[in-house]
Amino acid sequence: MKSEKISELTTNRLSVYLRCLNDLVTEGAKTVSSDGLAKRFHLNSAQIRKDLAYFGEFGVRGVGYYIENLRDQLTKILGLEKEHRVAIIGAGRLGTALADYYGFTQTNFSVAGLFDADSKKIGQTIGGVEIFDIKNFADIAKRDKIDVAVIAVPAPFAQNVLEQVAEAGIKAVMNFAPTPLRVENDVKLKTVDLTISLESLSYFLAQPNGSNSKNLKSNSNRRRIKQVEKV
Amino acid sequence: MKSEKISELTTNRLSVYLRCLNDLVTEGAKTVSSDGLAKRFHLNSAQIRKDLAYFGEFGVRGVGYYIENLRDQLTKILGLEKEHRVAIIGAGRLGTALADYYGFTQTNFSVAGLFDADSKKIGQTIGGVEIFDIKNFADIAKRDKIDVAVIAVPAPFAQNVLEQVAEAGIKAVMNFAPTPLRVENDVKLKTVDLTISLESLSYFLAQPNGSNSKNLKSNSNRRRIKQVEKV
DNA sequence: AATTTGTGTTTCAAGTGTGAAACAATATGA
DNA sequence: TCATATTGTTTCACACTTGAAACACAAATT
Repeated sequence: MKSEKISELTTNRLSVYLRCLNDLVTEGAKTVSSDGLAKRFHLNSAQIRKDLAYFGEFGVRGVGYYIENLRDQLTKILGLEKEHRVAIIGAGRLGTALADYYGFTQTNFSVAGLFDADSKKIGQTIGGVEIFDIKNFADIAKRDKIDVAVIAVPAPFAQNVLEQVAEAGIKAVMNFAPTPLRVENDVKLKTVDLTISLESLSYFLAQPNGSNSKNLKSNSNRRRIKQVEKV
Repeated sequence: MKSEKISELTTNRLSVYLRCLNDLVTEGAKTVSSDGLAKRFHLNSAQIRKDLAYFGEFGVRGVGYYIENLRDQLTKILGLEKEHRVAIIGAGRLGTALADYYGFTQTNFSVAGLFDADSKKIGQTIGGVEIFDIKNFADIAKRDKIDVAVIAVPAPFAQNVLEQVAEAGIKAVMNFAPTPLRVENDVKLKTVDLTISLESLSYFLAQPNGSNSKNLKSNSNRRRIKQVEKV
């Protein structure tokens, strides 16, 4: 099955375009060219046209794109015309913070509930969001039409939680636990690893010349490292 | 200047290796082979050896890697042997959540302070972290040896904040504001866009067949889209 | 009707990352 | 001493993404 696959980089850009279009709508503009869009990012116009052309012909030759129309099209393509219900698993610091954060953004994502295994937490309400027992996840997910799960539990529990969530029929999962997870490929898993991001920054700070490390590999250095090993 | 550049993907993997090595140390193992490490992730062993070889010869032929030694080496390479002081700009929901979150992880990153422009917030303490006036950022950064900044302000203010932070000499910035930012290239900027991540999940849900979109581009469909445009 | 603008689309080159394979070098153990 | 294990390193092919260029085509303007 040789299907034209849309890369994630492309859909990420669509997301950026959409955000920009929303700004343009509030600015009151009517049309925008691929070149006009390109200048807002650091992309070239051909890239933008290519991205959009994957999904249809939205532009008008000689004119550009009708902003509101393109916005609506992208909204549909990204599946943002209907509301998504999000479950956050793990009512610890990160989980509750995310519940608080997502709950108040003016997006199409609304937090349906927090889930935890700790009986002390179950039944509490944090920022208007109730904490449920993870054991009841499947039922509540069905009842509340939850379609997105966010994993915010400690790393050792993440795989188990992911399996429970997948078992309940959730097809889109965002993982904040700092550990690689495995999942059937009909489930989309997106891991955001804040630790890796921070450590990557740390690496940059540790390499003042901007990640030139050839010197570390020089012979003298290698030998020195070698000797240390022998100790 | 043709310096051997280490890709960010490589340093990200180093971060993952390090995490794994820490686990192995607590498990009490002494050595591990590249093959043994590879099985823990979904990588092949050559990749791991290649990644490590950028920085020196850490392994022992016929034996593998001495776990504690490799852990120490990676810790140094990633610059994690010394503590990093983090400033979080924006004492809103996300900022305070991150302060709370980072403050309690057992990493080498500690939160030095929150910064905001809202005079009502300044002087308050949240989870043991004081909120300072962003105007005093440069002084406090110097005093407290802050070397990492986290931007958690609304998108329209992010660029301005970034410039202030860079002006104060900060070389590593993590941005949570959903907007692209520009910065001198002696500053390392890492943007984590949770909105894009969520919308990318939404796209997946909207394309049930797993991102096969060739049908969207079929002629009949194109014509239909075209007609809608004409309305 | 001619010109201009800007999309839709194709093509090619370049850069990057991955995977697999191969092999010399070296440490361990029998 | 010899066999075995495993690293360090190179090489090649493959896939993916981007960038740039080119051009037909359609719409708007004059």
